[in-house]
Amino acid sequence: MASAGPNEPQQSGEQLRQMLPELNSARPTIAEIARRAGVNKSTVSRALRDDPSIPQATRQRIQDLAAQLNYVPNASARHLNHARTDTIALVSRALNLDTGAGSADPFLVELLAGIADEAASHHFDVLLVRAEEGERELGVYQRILGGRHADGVILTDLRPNDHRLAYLCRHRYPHVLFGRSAEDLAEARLYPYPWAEVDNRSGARIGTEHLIGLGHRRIAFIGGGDTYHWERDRRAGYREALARANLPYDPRLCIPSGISQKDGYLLTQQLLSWEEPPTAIFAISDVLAVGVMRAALDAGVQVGPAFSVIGFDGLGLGSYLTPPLTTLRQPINEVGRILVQLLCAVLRGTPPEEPHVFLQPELIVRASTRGY
Amino acid sequence: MASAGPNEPQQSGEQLRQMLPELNSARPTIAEIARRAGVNKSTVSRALRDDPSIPQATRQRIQDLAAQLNYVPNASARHLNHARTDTIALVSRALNLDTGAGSADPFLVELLAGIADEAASHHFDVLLVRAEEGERELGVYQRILGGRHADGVILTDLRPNDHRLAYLCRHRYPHVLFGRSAEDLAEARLYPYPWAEVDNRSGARIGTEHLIGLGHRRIAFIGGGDTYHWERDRRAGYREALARANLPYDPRLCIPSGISQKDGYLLTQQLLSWEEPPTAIFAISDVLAVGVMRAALDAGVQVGPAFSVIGFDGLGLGSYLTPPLTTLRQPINEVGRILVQLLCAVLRGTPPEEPHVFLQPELIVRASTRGY
DNA sequence: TTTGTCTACGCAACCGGTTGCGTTGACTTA
DNA sequence: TAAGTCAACGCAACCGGTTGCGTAGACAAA
Repeated sequence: MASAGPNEPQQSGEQLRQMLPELNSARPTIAEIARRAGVNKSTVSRALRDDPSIPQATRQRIQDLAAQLNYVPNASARHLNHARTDTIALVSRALNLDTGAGSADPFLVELLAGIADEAASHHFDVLLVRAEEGERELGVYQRILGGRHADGVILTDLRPNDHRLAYLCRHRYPHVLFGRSAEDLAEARLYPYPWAEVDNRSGARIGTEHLIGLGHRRIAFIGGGDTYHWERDRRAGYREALARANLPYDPRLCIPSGISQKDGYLLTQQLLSWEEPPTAIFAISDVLAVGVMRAALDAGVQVGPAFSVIGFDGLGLGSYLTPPLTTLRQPINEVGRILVQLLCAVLRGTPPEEPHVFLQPELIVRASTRGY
Repeated sequence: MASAGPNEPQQSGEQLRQMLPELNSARPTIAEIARRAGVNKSTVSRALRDDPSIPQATRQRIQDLAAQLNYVPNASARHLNHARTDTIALVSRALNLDTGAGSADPFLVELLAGIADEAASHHFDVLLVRAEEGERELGVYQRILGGRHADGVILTDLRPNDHRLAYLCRHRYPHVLFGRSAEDLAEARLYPYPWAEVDNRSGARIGTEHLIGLGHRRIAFIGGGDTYHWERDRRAGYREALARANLPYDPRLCIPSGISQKDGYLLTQQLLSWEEPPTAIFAISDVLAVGVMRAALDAGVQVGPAFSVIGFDGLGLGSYLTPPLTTLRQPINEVGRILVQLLCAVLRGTPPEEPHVFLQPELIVRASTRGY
């Protein structure tokens, strides 16, 4: 699998080994600067922070010296003092290679972009942590927050009765939720940490109503299990739309699934083999919808007004599918930004008056429901 | 945009403000445990690390006490001692919202998954940092590595004469490269840090040869600028294949572009409007290929043997496109893992004998070149 | 009983900054 | 000239662990 590179391998390996001892060369400490400047550590510390109690001339001299020596303050030392790390963590299960997914979720990148951007402007670092499952799930949070690797954490993929949330609340570990807090938890009611969420239920309802408005009566809903709030809420929205339109709810049309394209593909294949297949499919995510559309195409079913497909998320990809995918767009970047703002506010000790942000998804109608 | 959540907003905002003072409650330090156990700090420290100089019984007693108090050692304090942070950083420009991209790059998630997974098994944290551009570009590395936010960094999107690489080498900042090191840099020759790379040139050559083998003679190459190694190498592979097959190189067929689906779409539209359009298109990435195929479809051109499209990357998405996309698969997860292994080896002071890993991409032929 | 050995643990310095408070010396005021 | 003021900076403790070294006490050997 791995083969030798172009340059002589042994030599470079050896070369690298020899240079390693120099690794820690020349990262000056505040004491070193003090020595060179002929002042005390404390004076240097103050000068570098532009403390007015140090005369301008001295300040300048010390700052120049520091710059010249490429001085950068040691983060650990600072963190230890301040009992803050200026770091927030994102724990995500989308990073787990093992668990099903297989296909990388573009959703995470968009969220990360928003988070990284906003965090940078607040001078915060972002720690990326893969979620563990089962027994070890809480251990991750204990390690990160108890051990002060980060000051707070962004929690995603909330579940009903989420024991991670209960744990964070009980320990007063600062956090924000992507997804509304489970009001079913006493801890969450007692410690109402902020959350931001896109209205999954309304989104799914609006999407389903769109399909109903096109005349569809047999609408399948493919997606998700019973685990996460977002999937339950979207399913609830679907059922709500049916109810409002006085359409019967047929449990056989509401099909649980995994979250990959493949799941969408296989389940759609199955649906289309029915005697009386549905005339429209609501896929719980755009990723899933990709598989749905592919299956339809493979079965020779043309996606459009007669057989409609709608997704959820509004990934950039959607408009380039065949046909372009109708979807509910979530402002994912925006959510990332807001989550960081909320968390930073909590960490600053000034939580926002209104700690709950509820965003509306936007229906984007494309050819997969409308036709060309 | 933001609207009030379901529960009374003011109340919960206020409630949160009141609980904040408790934030730092009950995170015991080693001194606290020592006090309760009636021993010295040092004894606790040793007991917790299972130092054999502490008798088993005492060790157990202290460990039980620590567990009972939910003790987790403070990372900053430990880092300060060890002059290590057990953290690696990934700096990526794919996180930048501003710069063009717009569409989230699924590539990054796959890389991140590999990195996060491997880092966890080495007990390393992963810091995610968005790249800056221009003047401030190097400042990011100075802050992260000079300030010891992380022990080492994974560098991506290498450029010829990359001054980031020169900077890291000059300061002996531990790093690994995704992409081969620029041998054009004296610093990189002197300090041969590890790298891992997928053979972009061979991949593009093989892909192009595949097209040539299908009988194509006018093959366009859409993609990339002149900035990054990976795009230059892929283009070089394309030209190499042409040369080997004694086909003329037509500069008009080799079209620079951005990296988004939209770029692929627009440029393909243009190509197809030519009097004598190419019969095949090599898109420099799968993401770009998505746009290419969409444009072909919109122009009524059927993608397949007569008009072939090939991508590069092997994203999971490819097999669900219409038609499924022929591509060069990169083992992205694998690359992530290897990069972490290499970096950890450097940080441990035991760089691998063979610090250069060169992976071969795999040609995956699907209907976009072969037809159904 | 004295000397020696070894076990079990304490003391204190240290990592690299930060910060409260004290001290020095120049200068002003009585 | 003595007392008071204030600017400029030093001293040392502190954050929370880690670690080299020293020592008290138990026990065995002489």
